[in-house]
Amino acid sequence: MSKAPAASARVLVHGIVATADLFLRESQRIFRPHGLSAAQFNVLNLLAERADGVGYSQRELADALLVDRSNVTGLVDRMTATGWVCRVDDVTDRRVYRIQLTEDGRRLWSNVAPIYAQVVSQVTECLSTVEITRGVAVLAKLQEAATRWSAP
Amino acid sequence: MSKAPAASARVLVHGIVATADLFLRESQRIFRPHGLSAAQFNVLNLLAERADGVGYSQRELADALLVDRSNVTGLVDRMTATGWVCRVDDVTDRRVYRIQLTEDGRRLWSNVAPIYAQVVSQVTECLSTVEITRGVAVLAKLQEAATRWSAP
DNA sequence: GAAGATTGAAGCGTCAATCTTT
DNA sequence: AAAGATTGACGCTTCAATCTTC
Repeated sequence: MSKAPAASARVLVHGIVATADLFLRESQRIFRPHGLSAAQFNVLNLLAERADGVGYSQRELADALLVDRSNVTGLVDRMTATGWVCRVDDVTDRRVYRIQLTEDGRRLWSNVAPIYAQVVSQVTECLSTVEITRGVAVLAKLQEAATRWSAP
Repeated sequence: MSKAPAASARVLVHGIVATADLFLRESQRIFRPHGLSAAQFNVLNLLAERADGVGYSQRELADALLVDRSNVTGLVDRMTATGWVCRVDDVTDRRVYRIQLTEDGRRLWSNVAPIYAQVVSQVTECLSTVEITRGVAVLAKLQEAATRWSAP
Protein backbone atom coordinates (compact mmCIF):
# COMPACT_ATOMS: atom_id res chain seq x y z
CA MET A 1 0.00 0.00 0.00
CA SER A 2 1.52 3.30 -1.10
CA LYS A 3 1.90 6.06 1.45
CA ALA A 4 -0.64 8.88 1.35
CA PRO A 5 0.81 12.36 0.86
CA ALA A 6 -0.28 14.62 3.69
CA ALA A 7 -1.67 17.34 1.46
CA SER A 8 -4.17 15.23 -0.46
CA ALA A 9 -5.17 13.38 2.69
CA ARG A 10 -6.12 16.70 4.17
CA VAL A 11 -8.08 17.60 1.06
CA LEU A 12 -10.02 14.37 1.41
CA VAL A 13 -10.84 14.98 5.08
CA HIS A 14 -11.86 18.54 4.35
CA GLY A 15 -13.90 17.35 1.39
CA ILE A 16 -15.83 14.88 3.49
CA VAL A 17 -16.71 17.51 6.06
CA ALA A 18 -17.59 20.10 3.42
CA THR A 19 -19.77 17.66 1.47
CA ALA A 20 -21.59 16.58 4.61
CA ASP A 21 -22.11 20.23 5.49
CA LEU A 22 -23.56 20.88 2.07
CA PHE A 23 -25.88 17.87 2.31
CA LEU A 24 -27.04 18.96 5.74
CA ARG A 25 -27.75 22.49 4.60
CA GLU A 26 -29.66 21.37 1.54
CA SER A 27 -31.64 18.74 3.43
CA GLN A 28 -32.70 21.36 5.94
CA ARG A 29 -34.13 23.34 3.04
CA ILE A 30 -36.09 20.29 1.95
CA PHE A 31 -37.47 19.57 5.41
CA ARG A 32 -38.14 23.12 6.53
CA PRO A 33 -41.35 23.67 4.52
CA HIS A 34 -42.75 20.68 6.42
CA GLY A 35 -41.76 22.15 9.78
CA LEU A 36 -39.15 19.44 10.15
CA SER A 37 -35.41 19.49 10.89
CA ALA A 38 -32.82 16.99 9.69
CA ALA A 39 -32.45 15.54 13.18
CA GLN A 40 -36.21 15.10 13.46
CA PHE A 41 -36.39 13.46 10.06
CA ASN A 42 -33.83 10.91 11.22
CA VAL A 43 -35.98 10.12 14.24
CA LEU A 44 -39.03 9.70 12.04
CA ASN A 45 -37.03 7.41 9.79
CA LEU A 46 -35.89 5.16 12.60
CA LEU A 47 -39.34 4.85 14.09
CA ALA A 48 -41.10 4.32 10.77
CA GLU A 49 -38.77 1.55 9.66
CA ARG A 50 -39.37 -0.35 12.87
CA ALA A 51 -42.57 -2.20 12.21
CA ASP A 52 -43.06 -3.90 15.55
CA GLY A 53 -44.67 -0.83 17.13
CA VAL A 54 -42.54 -1.19 20.26
CA GLY A 55 -40.61 1.97 19.52
CA TYR A 56 -37.17 3.02 20.69
CA SER A 57 -36.09 4.04 24.16
CA GLN A 58 -34.40 7.43 24.25
CA ARG A 59 -31.12 5.73 24.96
CA GLU A 60 -31.52 3.57 21.86
CA LEU A 61 -32.39 6.65 19.86
CA ALA A 62 -29.25 8.40 21.07
CA ASP A 63 -27.09 5.42 20.12
CA ALA A 64 -28.66 5.09 16.69
CA LEU A 65 -28.38 8.81 15.95
CA LEU A 66 -24.83 8.98 17.34
CA VAL A 67 -25.67 11.86 19.64
CA ASP A 68 -25.54 12.42 23.38
CA ARG A 69 -28.38 11.02 25.47
CA SER A 70 -29.17 14.46 26.85
CA ASN A 71 -29.79 15.67 23.34
CA VAL A 72 -32.65 13.26 22.79
CA THR A 73 -34.66 14.76 25.63
CA GLY A 74 -35.15 18.06 23.85
CA LEU A 75 -35.56 16.45 20.46
CA VAL A 76 -38.38 14.23 21.71
CA ASP A 77 -39.84 17.15 23.67
CA ARG A 78 -40.20 19.21 20.51
CA MET A 79 -41.54 16.31 18.45
CA THR A 80 -44.03 15.52 21.18
CA ALA A 81 -45.16 19.14 21.17
CA THR A 82 -45.85 18.98 17.45
CA GLY A 83 -47.63 15.67 17.93
CA TRP A 84 -45.41 13.51 15.72
CA VAL A 85 -44.21 11.13 18.43
CA CYS A 86 -45.34 10.25 21.94
CA ARG A 87 -43.72 8.90 25.10
CA VAL A 88 -45.16 5.63 26.38
CA ASP A 89 -44.15 4.18 29.74
CA ASP A 90 -42.22 0.95 29.36
CA VAL A 91 -44.15 -1.82 31.03
CA THR A 92 -41.16 -3.70 32.40
CA ASP A 93 -38.80 -0.88 33.42
CA ARG A 94 -40.13 2.31 34.92
CA ARG A 95 -36.94 4.21 34.07
CA VAL A 96 -37.51 4.07 30.34
CA TYR A 97 -39.86 5.67 27.86
CA ARG A 98 -40.75 3.98 24.59
CA ILE A 99 -40.92 6.59 21.84
CA GLN A 100 -43.55 5.81 19.25
CA LEU A 101 -44.74 7.37 16.05
CA THR A 102 -48.21 8.93 16.10
CA GLU A 103 -50.65 8.85 13.22
CA ASP A 104 -49.60 12.37 12.29
CA GLY A 105 -45.95 11.41 12.50
CA ARG A 106 -46.40 8.48 10.18
CA ARG A 107 -48.36 10.55 7.72
CA LEU A 108 -45.66 13.22 7.69
CA TRP A 109 -42.98 10.60 7.15
CA SER A 110 -44.95 9.10 4.27
CA ASN A 111 -44.98 12.49 2.61
CA VAL A 112 -41.40 13.54 3.19
CA ALA A 113 -39.44 10.29 2.85
CA PRO A 114 -40.10 9.87 -0.90
CA ILE A 115 -39.05 13.46 -1.53
CA TYR A 116 -35.81 12.90 0.32
CA ALA A 117 -35.18 9.62 -1.47
CA GLN A 118 -35.63 11.27 -4.81
CA VAL A 119 -33.21 14.08 -4.03
CA VAL A 120 -30.61 11.54 -2.94
CA SER A 121 -31.05 9.63 -6.15
CA GLN A 122 -30.81 12.78 -8.26
CA VAL A 123 -27.65 13.95 -6.54
CA THR A 124 -25.97 10.54 -6.74
CA GLU A 125 -26.92 9.69 -10.30
CA CYS A 126 -23.68 11.32 -11.43
CA LEU A 127 -21.83 8.36 -9.93
CA SER A 128 -21.34 4.86 -11.29
CA THR A 129 -21.97 1.76 -9.22
CA VAL A 130 -18.24 1.19 -8.95
CA GLU A 131 -17.62 4.70 -7.70
CA ILE A 132 -20.28 4.29 -5.06
CA THR A 133 -18.91 0.97 -3.91
CA ARG A 134 -15.38 2.33 -3.70
CA GLY A 135 -16.58 5.45 -1.93
CA VAL A 136 -18.40 3.43 0.69
CA ALA A 137 -15.32 1.28 1.21
CA VAL A 138 -13.06 4.30 1.71
CA LEU A 139 -15.46 5.79 4.22
CA ALA A 140 -15.64 2.52 6.12
CA LYS A 141 -11.85 2.37 6.34
CA LEU A 142 -11.71 5.94 7.57
CA GLN A 143 -14.37 5.39 10.18
CA GLU A 144 -12.59 2.32 11.38
CA ALA A 145 -9.27 4.18 11.60
CA ALA A 146 -10.81 7.16 13.37
CA THR A 147 -12.60 4.95 15.87
CA ARG A 148 -9.43 2.99 16.53
CA TRP A 149 -7.55 6.25 17.03
CA SER A 150 -10.10 7.63 19.50
CA ALA A 151 -9.96 4.49 21.67
CA PRO A 152 -6.35 3.35 21.51
CA MET B 1 -22.10 5.18 -16.93
CA SER B 2 -24.02 2.52 -15.05
CA LYS B 3 -27.02 3.52 -13.00
CA ALA B 4 -26.59 3.75 -9.23
CA PRO B 5 -28.92 1.53 -7.20
CA ALA B 6 -30.87 3.66 -4.77
CA ALA B 7 -29.93 1.62 -1.70
CA SER B 8 -26.18 1.89 -2.01
CA ALA B 9 -26.41 5.54 -2.99
CA ARG B 10 -28.15 6.16 0.27
CA VAL B 11 -25.50 4.24 2.15
CA LEU B 12 -22.87 6.47 0.58
CA VAL B 13 -24.68 9.67 1.54
CA HIS B 14 -25.25 8.41 5.04
CA GLY B 15 -21.61 7.31 5.24
CA ILE B 16 -20.36 10.75 4.30
CA VAL B 17 -22.47 12.43 6.93
CA ALA B 18 -21.59 9.85 9.59
CA THR B 19 -17.86 10.05 8.83
CA ALA B 20 -17.91 13.84 8.95
CA ASP B 21 -19.77 13.64 12.26
CA LEU B 22 -17.16 11.30 13.63
CA PHE B 23 -14.31 13.55 12.48
CA LEU B 24 -16.01 16.58 14.01
CA ARG B 25 -16.54 14.86 17.32
CA GLU B 26 -12.99 13.60 17.51
CA SER B 27 -11.48 16.91 16.46
CA GLN B 28 -13.44 18.65 19.20
CA ARG B 29 -11.76 16.32 21.65
CA ILE B 30 -8.38 17.32 20.29
CA PHE B 31 -9.09 21.04 20.46
CA ARG B 32 -10.95 21.14 23.75
CA PRO B 33 -7.89 20.83 26.04
CA HIS B 34 -6.64 24.01 24.38
CA GLY B 35 -9.91 25.85 24.98
CA LEU B 36 -10.59 25.76 21.26
CA SER B 37 -13.55 24.60 19.16
CA ALA B 38 -13.42 23.19 15.64
CA ALA B 39 -14.99 26.35 14.22
CA GLN B 40 -12.42 28.49 16.00
CA PHE B 41 -9.58 26.31 14.77
CA ASN B 42 -10.77 26.86 11.22
CA VAL B 43 -10.69 30.61 11.77
CA LEU B 44 -7.17 30.38 13.19
CA ASN B 45 -6.14 28.32 10.18
CA LEU B 46 -7.47 30.80 7.67
CA LEU B 47 -5.85 33.76 9.38
CA ALA B 48 -2.54 32.04 9.98
CA GLU B 49 -2.16 30.90 6.39
CA ARG B 50 -2.71 34.42 5.12
CA ALA B 51 0.71 35.97 5.43
CA ASP B 52 -0.08 39.50 4.31
CA GLY B 53 -1.36 40.56 7.72
CA VAL B 54 -4.40 42.24 6.18
CA GLY B 55 -6.77 39.71 7.69
CA TYR B 56 -10.23 38.72 6.58
CA SER B 57 -13.43 40.72 6.77
CA GLN B 58 -16.22 38.93 8.59
CA ARG B 59 -18.03 38.49 5.32
CA GLU B 60 -14.96 36.83 3.80
CA LEU B 61 -14.69 34.57 6.82
CA ALA B 62 -18.32 33.56 6.46
CA ASP B 63 -17.81 32.68 2.80
CA ALA B 64 -14.63 30.73 3.46
CA LEU B 65 -16.16 28.81 6.36
CA LEU B 66 -19.41 28.21 4.46
CA VAL B 67 -21.54 29.61 7.28
CA ASP B 68 -24.01 32.43 7.62
CA ARG B 69 -22.65 35.95 8.09
CA SER B 70 -24.54 36.33 11.35
CA ASN B 71 -22.71 33.36 12.73
CA VAL B 72 -19.32 35.02 12.39
CA THR B 73 -20.29 37.87 14.71
CA GLY B 74 -20.51 35.59 17.74
CA LEU B 75 -17.53 33.50 16.68
CA VAL B 76 -15.30 36.57 16.45
CA ASP B 77 -16.83 37.93 19.67
CA ARG B 78 -15.73 34.86 21.58
CA MET B 79 -12.30 34.72 19.98
CA THR B 80 -11.81 38.39 20.74
CA ALA B 81 -12.77 37.75 24.35
CA THR B 82 -10.10 35.07 24.65
CA GLY B 83 -7.62 37.37 22.94
CA TRP B 84 -6.81 35.20 19.91
CA VAL B 85 -8.06 37.62 17.27
CA CYS B 86 -8.90 41.31 17.15
CA ARG B 87 -11.15 43.58 15.10
CA VAL B 88 -9.36 46.34 13.22
CA ASP B 89 -11.27 49.08 11.42
CA ASP B 90 -10.84 48.88 7.68
CA VAL B 91 -9.17 52.06 6.49
CA THR B 92 -11.06 52.36 3.22
CA ASP B 93 -14.57 51.20 4.17
CA ARG B 94 -16.04 52.03 7.54
CA ARG B 95 -18.59 49.23 7.30
CA VAL B 96 -16.02 46.48 7.53
CA TYR B 97 -13.78 45.04 10.23
CA ARG B 98 -10.53 43.32 9.38
CA ILE B 99 -10.08 40.30 11.64
CA GLN B 100 -6.46 39.68 12.51
CA LEU B 101 -4.55 37.13 14.51
CA THR B 102 -3.01 38.31 17.78
CA GLU B 103 0.32 37.12 19.13
CA ASP B 104 -1.53 34.72 21.42
CA GLY B 105 -3.63 33.47 18.54
CA ARG B 106 -0.62 32.74 16.40
CA ARG B 107 1.13 30.97 19.25
CA LEU B 108 -1.92 28.82 19.90
CA TRP B 109 -2.17 27.94 16.22
CA SER B 110 1.51 27.00 16.14
CA ASN B 111 0.88 24.57 18.96
CA VAL B 112 -2.35 23.00 17.76
CA ALA B 113 -1.95 22.84 13.98
CA PRO B 114 0.85 20.21 14.04
CA ILE B 115 -1.19 18.04 16.39
CA TYR B 116 -4.16 18.21 14.07
CA ALA B 117 -2.02 17.48 11.02
CA GLN B 118 -0.59 14.42 12.67
CA VAL B 119 -4.00 13.04 13.58
CA VAL B 120 -5.16 13.52 10.00
CA SER B 121 -2.14 11.67 8.71
CA GLN B 122 -2.59 8.84 11.20
CA VAL B 123 -6.25 8.37 10.34
CA THR B 124 -5.66 8.51 6.59
CA GLU B 125 -2.60 6.30 6.45
CA CYS B 126 -4.91 3.32 5.95
CA LEU B 127 -5.61 4.61 2.45
CA SER B 128 -3.53 4.37 -0.71
CA THR B 129 -2.82 7.34 -2.91
CA VAL B 130 -5.23 6.00 -5.49
CA GLU B 131 -8.01 5.63 -2.96
CA ILE B 132 -7.53 9.20 -1.81
CA THR B 133 -7.54 10.54 -5.34
CA ARG B 134 -10.67 8.61 -6.23
CA GLY B 135 -12.35 9.66 -2.99
CA VAL B 136 -11.65 13.31 -3.62
CA ALA B 137 -13.01 12.97 -7.16
CA VAL B 138 -16.23 11.36 -5.96
CA LEU B 139 -16.75 14.08 -3.39
CA ALA B 140 -16.17 16.77 -5.99
CA LYS B 141 -18.78 15.20 -8.27
CA LEU B 142 -21.26 15.02 -5.42
CA GLN B 143 -20.69 18.60 -4.37
CA GLU B 144 -21.12 19.72 -7.93
CA ALA B 145 -24.35 17.74 -8.28
CA ALA B 146 -25.73 18.99 -4.97
CA THR B 147 -24.90 22.58 -5.80
CA ARG B 148 -26.49 22.24 -9.20
CA TRP B 149 -29.57 20.75 -7.60
CA SER B 150 -29.92 23.53 -5.03
CA ALA B 151 -29.78 26.24 -7.70
CA PRO B 152 -31.58 24.76 -10.71
C1' DG C 1 -23.36 1.21 42.27
C1' DA C 2 -25.20 1.34 37.42
C1' DA C 3 -28.54 2.82 33.95
C1' DG C 4 -32.33 5.85 31.86
C1' DA C 5 -33.82 10.39 31.73
C1' DT C 6 -33.44 15.29 32.79
C1' DT C 7 -31.50 19.96 33.61
C1' DG C 8 -28.48 24.06 32.99
C1' DA C 9 -24.67 26.25 30.77
C1' DA C 10 -22.22 26.99 26.71
C1' DG C 11 -20.97 26.97 21.64
C1' DC C 12 -22.44 26.48 16.87
C1' DG C 13 -25.70 27.17 13.19
C1' DT C 14 -29.86 29.18 10.56
C1' DC C 15 -33.19 32.77 9.47
C1' DA C 16 -35.52 37.24 9.52
C1' DA C 17 -35.18 41.88 10.71
C1' DT C 18 -32.44 46.06 11.69
C1' DC C 19 -28.62 49.58 11.59
C1' DT C 20 -24.88 51.92 9.43
C1' DT C 21 -22.23 52.99 5.58
C1' DT C 22 -21.50 52.93 0.65
C1' DA D 1 -30.66 50.37 -3.36
C1' DA D 2 -26.86 47.32 -1.92
C1' DA D 3 -23.40 45.55 1.31
C1' DG D 4 -21.22 44.67 6.03
C1' DA D 5 -22.30 43.82 10.60
C1' DT D 6 -25.48 42.98 14.34
C1' DT D 7 -29.49 41.31 17.04
C1' DG D 8 -33.11 38.12 18.64
C1' DA D 9 -35.50 33.84 18.31
C1' DC D 10 -35.00 29.13 17.77
C1' DG D 11 -32.99 24.35 17.09
C1' DC D 12 -29.03 21.09 17.50
C1' DT D 13 -25.11 19.46 20.05
C1' DT D 14 -21.95 18.54 24.00
C1' DC D 15 -20.67 18.29 28.82
C1' DA D 16 -21.26 17.99 33.80
C1' DA D 17 -24.39 17.36 37.40
C1' DT D 18 -28.76 15.50 39.27
C1' DC D 19 -32.97 12.46 39.93
C1' DT D 20 -35.30 8.21 39.82
C1' DT D 21 -35.37 3.47 39.21
C1' DC D 22 -33.06 -0.91 38.77
